[in-house]
Amino acid sequence: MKIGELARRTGVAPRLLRYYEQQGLLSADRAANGYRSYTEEDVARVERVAGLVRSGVPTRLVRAILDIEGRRSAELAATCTRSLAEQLTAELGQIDSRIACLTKSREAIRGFLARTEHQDLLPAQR
DNA sequence: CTTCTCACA
DNA sequence: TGTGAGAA
Repeated sequence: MKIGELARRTGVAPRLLRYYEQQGLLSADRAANGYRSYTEEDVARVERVAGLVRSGVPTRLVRAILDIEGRRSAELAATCTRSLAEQLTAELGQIDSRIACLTKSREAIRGFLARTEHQDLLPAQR
């Protein structure tokens, strides 16, 4: 399929799909006329990428995550250098930090809404 | 419709 | 992390 259809099916603008490709998050082979050509699997891949990026994950890290998910963990563990492990550890810390920040915001908002007359809007508790 | 690059917030 | 313009 061409970029327009992939965009329609994923809800990600063509402009952004090219941008993701530029960032190494996506790849496409080319038709004779130079147009990008995508497969069904790319739909899922784009949804995965878009989900991560929307969650605030830097594209650099999205690349790493996709790479990790693409191989067998045994093979990956063998090729993981100390420096890469250190980098990933730092990313882990930043993720924890963001989760803490979001959790605090969620509780503040939920706490407030619980005291209004609109509690019916609150999602079911966990 | 698609492609690209450069500039910009 | 994305967008807009302009040209092909």
